[in-house]
Amino acid sequence: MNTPEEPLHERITDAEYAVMEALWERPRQTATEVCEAVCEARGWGLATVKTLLARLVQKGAIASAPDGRRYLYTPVIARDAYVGGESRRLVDRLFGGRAASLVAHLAETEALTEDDLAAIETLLKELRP
Amino acid sequence: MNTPEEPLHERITDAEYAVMEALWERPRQTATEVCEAVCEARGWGLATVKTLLARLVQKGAIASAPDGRRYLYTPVIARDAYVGGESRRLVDRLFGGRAASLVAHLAETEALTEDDLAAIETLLKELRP
DNA sequence: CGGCAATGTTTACAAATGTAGTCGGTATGA
DNA sequence: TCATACCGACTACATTTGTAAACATTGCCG
Repeated sequence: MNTPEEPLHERITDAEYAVMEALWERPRQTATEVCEAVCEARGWGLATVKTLLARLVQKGAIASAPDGRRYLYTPVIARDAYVGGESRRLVDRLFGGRAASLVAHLAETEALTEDDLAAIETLLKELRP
Repeated sequence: MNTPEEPLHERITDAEYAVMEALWERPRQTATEVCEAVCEARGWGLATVKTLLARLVQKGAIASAPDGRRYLYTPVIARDAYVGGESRRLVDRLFGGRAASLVAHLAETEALTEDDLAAIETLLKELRP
C-alpha cells in the first residue's frame, strides 16, 4: 500500500497559487511574462512575482530552464494533481473523508444549480453503467 | 443582489480549526476542557489552546461567556456556515465556481468510492424527483 | 488567614507569508 | 568599448501563524 497523502511539494500559498495559475495556463514563461499575466489583477510589482517564482522553485512546484540569459518557468506539478490534492484535503478535513458528504452539503446549501445537478447525473451514468 | 462572499469573520487557520471542531462538537467548554479534547491529538499544551481561543474570540469566530470566574467558549459561527464557506472558496478557486467540476474531478481521480457514488445517486433522486 | 491552584491576559519568539528593494553580472545599442 | 537596461539572486521587513511561557487575579483548602 502506498502512503496516502505525501504532498511531494510543500503547500502552495494563495499568492503562489496565482502564479501557478498563470503557468498552468501557459507554461514556459519568463518572470516578466508571468507578471504581465497576474500583476495587474493582484496589484503586484515584478519584484513580487520574482520572489514567488523563486519560492515555488524551492518548493519544487515549478522548474526553471535557462533560455539564453533568462529563465523560463514551468510547472512541475500538474494542475490536476494539485487540484486533486486540495480537494482531498478539504474533504478529509471538513467531511471526514466522505466525498458524498461534500456533495450533499453543496446540494443542501443550494450551491448546486439545476445545471450542476444535471451534469452530475450525467457523470454518474457514465461512471456506473 | 447581496454581496457574494463577505466572510463575516476572519479566516480560521488550521490550528484554530482544531479548536473550533472541539467547540462545535460540544459548545460551552472551558479552555481546560477544550484542551482535554484536542491537546492529546495535536501534542499541544494548555497554553497553546488558550492562545488559540483568544485569537478566535478576536476574530469573532467564538464568544466567551463568563461563568463564575472562568469563561465558557462557544462558537459564534455555525459549523455548516463555515464548511459551506470553505467549500465554496475551494470550488471558486479551483473549479471556476462550478461545483459539478469538483464532483467530476473527484470521480475521475477515483476519489469517490462505490459507496460515495451510490450515496450521491440517492441524493440526486431526492433532489430531483 | 495565607498560600496554592486554576484562569484569563500579556508577552515571546521562530517560521511562513505577502510584498518589495537592492546588488551584481551581462547582452546590447550607441 | 562603454553605459545601460534587464534579469536572476540576495536581502528586507511587516504580518500572520504555531507554539508557548510569564504574569496577574482570585476563589478555595488547610
